[in-house]
Amino acid sequence: MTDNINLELAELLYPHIKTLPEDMEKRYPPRSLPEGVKVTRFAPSPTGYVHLGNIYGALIDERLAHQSGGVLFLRIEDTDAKREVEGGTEMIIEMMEKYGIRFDEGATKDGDKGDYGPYRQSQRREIYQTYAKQLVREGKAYPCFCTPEELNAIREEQTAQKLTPGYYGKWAVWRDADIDKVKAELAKGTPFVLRLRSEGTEGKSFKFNDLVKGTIDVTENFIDHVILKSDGIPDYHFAHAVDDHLMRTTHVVRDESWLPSLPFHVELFRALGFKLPKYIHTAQVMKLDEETGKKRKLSKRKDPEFGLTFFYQSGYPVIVTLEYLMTLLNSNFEEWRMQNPDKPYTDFPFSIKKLSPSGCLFDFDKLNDIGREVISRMTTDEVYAGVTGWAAEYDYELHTALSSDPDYAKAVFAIGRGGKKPRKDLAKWSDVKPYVSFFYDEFFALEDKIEDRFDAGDIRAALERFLATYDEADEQTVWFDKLKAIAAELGFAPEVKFYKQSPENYKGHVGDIAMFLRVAVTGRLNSPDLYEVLQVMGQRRVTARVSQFIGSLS
RNA sequence: GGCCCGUUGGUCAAGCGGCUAAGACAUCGCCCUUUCACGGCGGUAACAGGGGUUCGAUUCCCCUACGGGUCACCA
Repeated sequence: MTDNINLELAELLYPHIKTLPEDMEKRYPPRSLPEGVKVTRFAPSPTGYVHLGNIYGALIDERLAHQSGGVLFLRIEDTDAKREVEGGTEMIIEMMEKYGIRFDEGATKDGDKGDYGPYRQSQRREIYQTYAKQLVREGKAYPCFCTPEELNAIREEQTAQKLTPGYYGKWAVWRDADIDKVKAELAKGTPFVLRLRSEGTEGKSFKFNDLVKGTIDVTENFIDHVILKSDGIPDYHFAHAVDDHLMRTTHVVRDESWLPSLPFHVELFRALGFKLPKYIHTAQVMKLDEETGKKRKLSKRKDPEFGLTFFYQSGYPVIVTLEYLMTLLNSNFEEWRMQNPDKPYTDFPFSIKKLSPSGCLFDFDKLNDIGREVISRMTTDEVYAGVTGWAAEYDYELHTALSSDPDYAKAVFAIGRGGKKPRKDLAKWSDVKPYVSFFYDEFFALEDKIEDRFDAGDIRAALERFLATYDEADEQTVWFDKLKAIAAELGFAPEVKFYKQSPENYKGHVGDIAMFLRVAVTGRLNSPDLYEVLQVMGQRRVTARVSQFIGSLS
């Protein structure tokens, strides 16, 4: 009897659905993949820019799939038209491509790729409703005609009574509603949502195994949650169950903030007769909130500086961001990286077991350190390509300067590069301009001053003598011997150690002479090796700079 | 508030019943050095608290505290 009512109700609710779950099973058969191969997915909703947390998860998905020889697909969770952002999907696809996350199937800019689509949830309505209809037939789901106002009233009442808020028990007014009442609402055209008829008991708990958290205690779901919204589109929960089943996902990687809804997912999978995938609930990347001084989850709305575009715009090479995330993901990555400085990060044996169950604070110091490390290992050409590529988009002035004379720019980047102990001045491409500015007349400025304790006459004399004797063809030792000679002539110690032995006998030492020259040429007290700098700049530039500086002395 | 997760130095973290409790970043000092950077050496700095279990707990159990998350027709 009840069975017949349910069959009738199913037809009433979804008359247009003619397909059955069996049809879907046939259309999306289990993948024929060897044992142990993983199928994962990156499933963002197109609600804005791509966030660091997104790529954090996507990287896990990618490594798991491709390291096992499996499949990674991109599924767009666009079930909420209200929150969808124009071009959001394209932005995601572009960013993922930029960050080297390669999808084997899923949504692409030119439609879908793969046999388990559509990969945009908004296009899977018939599939969801097929299962929804079946649940109604089996008496596992029912329509609810409550208005948002009514639901709010229920919630308020429950809160006032200090009860668990939610649609359950006596509050679930449509759970066992008479079929005639339902028909009446349907006839009036009242919008309705579909709810799962929960079998759970409040307070009853069970164990669940998560691949990151281990065995956790969860309490049974007992709330009749919505599974299809009034527009006939599912919410996250139902879509997750249906899609990850039909797309044959083996491992679901998601943020730990999903943990509280896990009990409902477990119930949903059971109601649908689906096998549960493995779950990997990852800890969150946090930041220190400046206002409260406390840690908190990265927020898309409040922390635009954690949007991927921010890192990109700031000039962090993609690989730097990825390597930093790898160190957060598997802490032994750093050790491996030291032993394998030249291998791609994809050679690293990524492990689920090493994923930390506790959240971490994003650390810019560490990111910068990795940036310096990575860039210092690049060749001159790689650096040149990286910087100009970045500058073309974000620093027109720099781009113009660098590309006006690529050989000169490369000579600049070659200073202190290569060998066992390369310089580590650059953590990101935006560090380049301040680092190289003095090589370019258009950026050059006197940034530092020579200390007052030095006599202007001595400085002038030293620089004039330098001009008189400088020859860019000189070997470094010859060049430095000339500086020593100038030092001696002016009463400065030609060797630093002489000066240290008896400072009272000298005005300074040869290092100070070099310092005069450094300030004159670079405008700074600090620079890379002065001889190399002079070599790169060439006699003409050097002479012009020094002359100009002498002129400014009086 | 209910429920869930977490808690080793400032940060990321090794550890998986017996260790002088690794390492990296940051920080400080020294050395190298014509400046800077690199590099080398060294220092400061941690098992949230209280109960158990045990011959022995950072490690296992319980409680408390703190931190985080979550309680929608959003994902």
